[in-house]
Amino acid sequence: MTLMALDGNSLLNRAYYGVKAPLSTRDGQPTGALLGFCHILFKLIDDYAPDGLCVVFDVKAPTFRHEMYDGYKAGRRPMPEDLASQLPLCRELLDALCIKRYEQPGYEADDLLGVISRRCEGGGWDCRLVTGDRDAFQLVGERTQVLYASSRGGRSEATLYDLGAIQAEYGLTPAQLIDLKALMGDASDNIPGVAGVGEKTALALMHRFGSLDALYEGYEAADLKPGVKNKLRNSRDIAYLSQKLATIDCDAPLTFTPEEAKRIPWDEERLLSFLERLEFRKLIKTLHLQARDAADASGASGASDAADASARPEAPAHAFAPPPARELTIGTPRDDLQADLPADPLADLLATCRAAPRVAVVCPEDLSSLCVCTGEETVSLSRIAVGPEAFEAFLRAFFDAGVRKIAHGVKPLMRLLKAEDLPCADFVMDTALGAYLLAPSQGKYPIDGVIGDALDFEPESDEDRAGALPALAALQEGQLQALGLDKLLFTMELPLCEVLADMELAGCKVDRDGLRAYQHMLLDRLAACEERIFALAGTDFNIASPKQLAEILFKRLGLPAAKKTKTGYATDIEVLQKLKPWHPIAGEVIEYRQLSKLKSTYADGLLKAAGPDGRVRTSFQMTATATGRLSSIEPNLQNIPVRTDLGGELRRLFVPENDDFVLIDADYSQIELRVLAHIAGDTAMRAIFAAGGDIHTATAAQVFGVSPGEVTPLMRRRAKAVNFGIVYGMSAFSLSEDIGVTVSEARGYIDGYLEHFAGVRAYMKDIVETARRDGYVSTLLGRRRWLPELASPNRNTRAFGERVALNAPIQGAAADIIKLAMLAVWRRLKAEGLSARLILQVHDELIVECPRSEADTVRALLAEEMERVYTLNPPLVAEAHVGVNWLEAK
DNA sequence: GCACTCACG
DNA sequence: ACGTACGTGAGTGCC
Repeated sequence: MTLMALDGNSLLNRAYYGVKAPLSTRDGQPTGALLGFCHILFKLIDDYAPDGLCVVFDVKAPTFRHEMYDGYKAGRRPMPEDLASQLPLCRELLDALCIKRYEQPGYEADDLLGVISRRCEGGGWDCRLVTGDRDAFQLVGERTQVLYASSRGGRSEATLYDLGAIQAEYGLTPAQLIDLKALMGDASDNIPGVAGVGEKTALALMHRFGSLDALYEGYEAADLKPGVKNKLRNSRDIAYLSQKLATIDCDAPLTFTPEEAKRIPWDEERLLSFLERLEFRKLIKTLHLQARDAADASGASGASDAADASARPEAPAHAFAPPPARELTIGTPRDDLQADLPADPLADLLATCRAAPRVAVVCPEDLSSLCVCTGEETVSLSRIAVGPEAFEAFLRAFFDAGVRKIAHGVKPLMRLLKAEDLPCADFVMDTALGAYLLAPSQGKYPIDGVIGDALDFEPESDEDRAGALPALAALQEGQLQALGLDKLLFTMELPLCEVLADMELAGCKVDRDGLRAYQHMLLDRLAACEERIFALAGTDFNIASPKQLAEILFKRLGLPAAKKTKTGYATDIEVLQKLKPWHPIAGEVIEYRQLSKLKSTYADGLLKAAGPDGRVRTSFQMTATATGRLSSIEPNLQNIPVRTDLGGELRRLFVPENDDFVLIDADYSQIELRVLAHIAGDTAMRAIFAAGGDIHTATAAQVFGVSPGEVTPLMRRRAKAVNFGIVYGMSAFSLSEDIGVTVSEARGYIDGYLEHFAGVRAYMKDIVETARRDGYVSTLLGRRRWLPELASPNRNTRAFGERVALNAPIQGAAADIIKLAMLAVWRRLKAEGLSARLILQVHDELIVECPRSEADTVRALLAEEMERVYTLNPPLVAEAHVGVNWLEAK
């Protein structure tokens, strides 16, 4: 017989931090952790089919460990409120499942697991402990194993630890793990351990001496580093205290026998009503709770329950079912309602749509048909079935004001409509944008996936999709409102759809003859470069293949390999730069790479992308980035070269429509650093911006303690790197790599920087703490990014989460601000009847195409609107320049 | 389809 | 003791 005992607190915790976006019921009760717990629980039952099952919990009360040591678990932050509120629900769930649960004041969940495992062993049972806490490993024995739950990137995994696995991982027995922890301590429980001894040293000592006692008997005489001996000598008492704290107490006075925890059937009725209350529709379905009559339930529920159950009103109150669908045709009206049919079914449908509070719409990319759902029913109609004129007329009326439309992906739909000269008014909800704001790190929001996740309904047709959108929209709106994201959606993202659709449709003119000339120039230079490389290598090979290049550089030419990639030797720019003094081939390869990038990605790419009118039309994606930025694809016009002269020449080839027009490029000056100074409230940084002048020079003057006039180009370059690095949450190591100084010099720069900018230092500390507490960070305008990484057991993942916590509010706020600016500029140009139009956005930069006659007006308008859309301290500053091409307008 | 490299803010 | 800056998209090679 096997008993499975779960650590409820630990698993709920894992589930809580594992969810990417929060889940809650309509009335706001958070449920994400509980659903995660359910998934774990049912998977365990499925996978292991244990004979007995129980769950243990911590109770909020001091334990014997607190009496022993004041500092025990000190400094641990309290459980977040939205997790705490799920604990009672978890107890309720277990009761409905008829699964035993245990808690005992004065004892921790680990101790209860200890008692349970020992009693099982005594009673001839095998025992599996399920927890996300490695402390339980000390309980492993012949009959006891630990299923260790870890979460990697949102997916939960479980690893089974038996005696062999513990030996393999630590080279120690379970009992020895206690002494190991006594030596190395445990930061999360605030167990001190021996000061200065970490995991490596502690493991080495345990392997050598076998136990804490043996260590303290023999260490003075042993051949150990004097420093280690000293540390052991000074911390003897603390080590033994730590040993006591780390030992799980297997003698808690708990009434428990494995027999009483034997599995019995769950209480179906109670379970169903509980899961319905929590709106766990998918789970209800998976467990076959709604379909199965309670009479089928074995044992626990008797005949009278069955009678009650059959008297219940229809079971699945929440399960989504699409409304009825019909196809609208002119030739074959519905015969069942023939008598009631109005003369024109299209006019009838239009009237229904206008009368409905909202109408969902789904259509293919060629606008050949349309599915609309009024909530009551779904109607599909196609150009073929109703005839082209009638269809066109319907589209014109339907997409105009008066029909309040819901769509999944409003911007691409608007682009389609505008391309056909159709109206595109009154879009009141976009469920793709809704899904994005609720979970911006997901990256993809396919309509079927979003519907499936939210409504537990798998659409198979456009009718199904349109039918599900009203319910999806309502669900999202509740969630958005609860998180304060509704304003962002309705006043920023949704209105931005039309701005972007206009920009995409306008496109940007490129000089195709110029591009072809540029292409040929590159081709000639590539051929020459290639010839030199083959000569230097002494053989022909494919320079574009990193594998072949590595073979030539590091084998044939015997150059020193600096770093490796997953699959072989790296040959990136950094490696090639280091090889430059060793061999002339390095410089040639660098040039080859630059030329071939410019040719294939930009010269060839842009020529391919340009339309017959010589204009290139990108798509701006609104839901691609986790921070709130836009992205640009097919082609990407947000990464056109500018940093090198040859690359910059490309921008000369981005031109206005003809000589009567100009381009205006307006960009924010240092928007991210200004946002940082604002949210950090850093006086020193604000003062620098207030004084005007160059931020990097001023920073250098402050950090190096010289007057701005004395700042050398080198000092400025380093200050600039620090300014950038701060925004990214850099380490001293990365800064040193970046600017080519030693790590300790780099550390000196960072320390000096944070001394001067104390507000920034405080912000960095604060934002990470806030993120850990809340599980998310937000921008000034309330955009959120969830950070499950911060709860990862992997330190690198956690460190990544911390850098993101630092950066996302800054990058995200800048993204919010320029979106506001785009709306303001677009509206103002329209209101003033100007024919200038926005054509591109590059994160902190807007590009407008404009008749020469409007140039001065529009240049001033752009800078003015960009600066005034949001009040920062220090204020926003934008500059706009006019030119005959993109390079000149910079 | 992934890995590598490199273009941008 | 260990890995090392945030956010993107595209072209090419190679399995």
